[in-house]
Amino acid sequence: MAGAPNLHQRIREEIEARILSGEWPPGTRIPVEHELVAQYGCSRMTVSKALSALVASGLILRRRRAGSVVAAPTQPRAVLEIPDFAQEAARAGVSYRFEILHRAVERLGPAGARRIALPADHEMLSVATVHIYDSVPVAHERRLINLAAVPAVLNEAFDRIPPGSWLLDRVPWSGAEHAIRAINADAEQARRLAIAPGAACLLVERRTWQAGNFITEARTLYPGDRQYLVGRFSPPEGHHDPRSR
Amino acid sequence: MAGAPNLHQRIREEIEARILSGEWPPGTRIPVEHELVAQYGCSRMTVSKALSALVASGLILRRRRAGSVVAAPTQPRAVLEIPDFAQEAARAGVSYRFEILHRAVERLGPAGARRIALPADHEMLSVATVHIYDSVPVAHERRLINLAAVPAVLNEAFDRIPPGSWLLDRVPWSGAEHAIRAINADAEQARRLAIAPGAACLLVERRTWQAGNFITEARTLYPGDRQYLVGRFSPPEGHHDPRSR
DNA sequence: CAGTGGTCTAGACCACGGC
DNA sequence: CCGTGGTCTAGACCACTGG
Repeated sequence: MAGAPNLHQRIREEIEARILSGEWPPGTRIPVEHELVAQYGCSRMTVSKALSALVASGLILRRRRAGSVVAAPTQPRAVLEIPDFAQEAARAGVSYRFEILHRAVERLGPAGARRIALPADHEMLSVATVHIYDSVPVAHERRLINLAAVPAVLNEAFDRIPPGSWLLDRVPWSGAEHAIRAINADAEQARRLAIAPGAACLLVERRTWQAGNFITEARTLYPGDRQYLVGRFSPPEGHHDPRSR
Repeated sequence: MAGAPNLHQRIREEIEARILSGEWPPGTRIPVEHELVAQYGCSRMTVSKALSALVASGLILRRRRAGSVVAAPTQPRAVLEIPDFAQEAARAGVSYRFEILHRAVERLGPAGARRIALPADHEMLSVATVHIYDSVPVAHERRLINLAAVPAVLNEAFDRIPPGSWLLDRVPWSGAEHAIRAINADAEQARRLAIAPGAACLLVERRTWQAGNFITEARTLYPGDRQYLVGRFSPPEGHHDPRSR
């Protein structure tokens, strides 16, 4: 990978690359400190610094005696909480179901190529979903999934798990971008969401990457009167114990 | 100050407290490593670990020879970029001005007390602003500022700098919360923003705290067709807080 | 109990950059 | 130049916890 001037950064980058590439999936045991010390011919302190940085970024978990393991991919980290619909419904105590309105392998096309840095003839799986709480539609989602990056998605029927949750569970991401707009619902959107035509809706476009490779784009439409987004940040806050989570 | 079990965390917390309390404002020189070594009776490595964590969380800057200084309060850290209107206009090459529509000291009231953890009779400075690019209104902002936390705001006329930029420049924040909604503009909002009644708008509510004390709430209304919000994240890289979480 | 990480020490050499 | 931070070493003791 990138040649880092510092040894601890180099160690960190090499482990990070193995995790992000999928070579070391979640749960994989990472070499213990003394093995890395031997491998890099450095002191334990240097290895410790590299591993501590990986802990801070949430990529690995460390426990005494048990060693270090690759962490499961996390939710977008308290940054802009795009709800996992099933989880959110469970917390709110309402029923959740979803419907797949459309599913097809499509080429990206010129408009998509403008939004995403990929050629217009690149093949994507396109899925349209409606998310429903207690018989009320709460969101409509049009999603593109990069078949080159996630070929396994072709074997998934999405009969139990919606595409968003399926991807979150399986594919770690290293970069994400949101665009949030307000639009008036057109006739078709209003029909799908059971709202009045012209009602204000939130349109959230979210694109995620893994190590520079485009993974997926979701364009989610929320009725303005039923949903809103919340983000919380605390840069240097919290007198809290160091290792929680 | 919380008694931390580790020395490097205790050092970090004590410096952090001085910065967040305002005792060490931005630009203040921090004791050099060997001074902290003497003060805490520890090795240089331990001091270095504490200061590195403060660098990672963006609270201080370190330069060789020049020493370490308290960093200026940063923009919301590439998390959800709420534009600074003047900066954004300058980048886009359009003219910027703003108008103060209303300014008064008011009590919070019951509705405000529900949103903010303060008593209903707490005194706030209330300011309403319209932001204008090239004669086109792009946002309407209603802001409450906690007079107990920022008494100096009473002496500011906001004739050159709008309230949001003024606060960003002066008051560091340690916590923030956003709520983002889509609403249809009512008649008065439409008039202020020169849009059609019923047009979809983004309503962004943003509340910020400093060390547990409420600072300000801004409720900003953007015409949906003129503005949108962008957020970018990269979990394993970038600014991270190695301690909490 | 023994292996693992968490913390810390008392040095060292080097790179940068203000004076 | 020389004070500063950046990195690294080769140890040490301790705390936790799985087998």
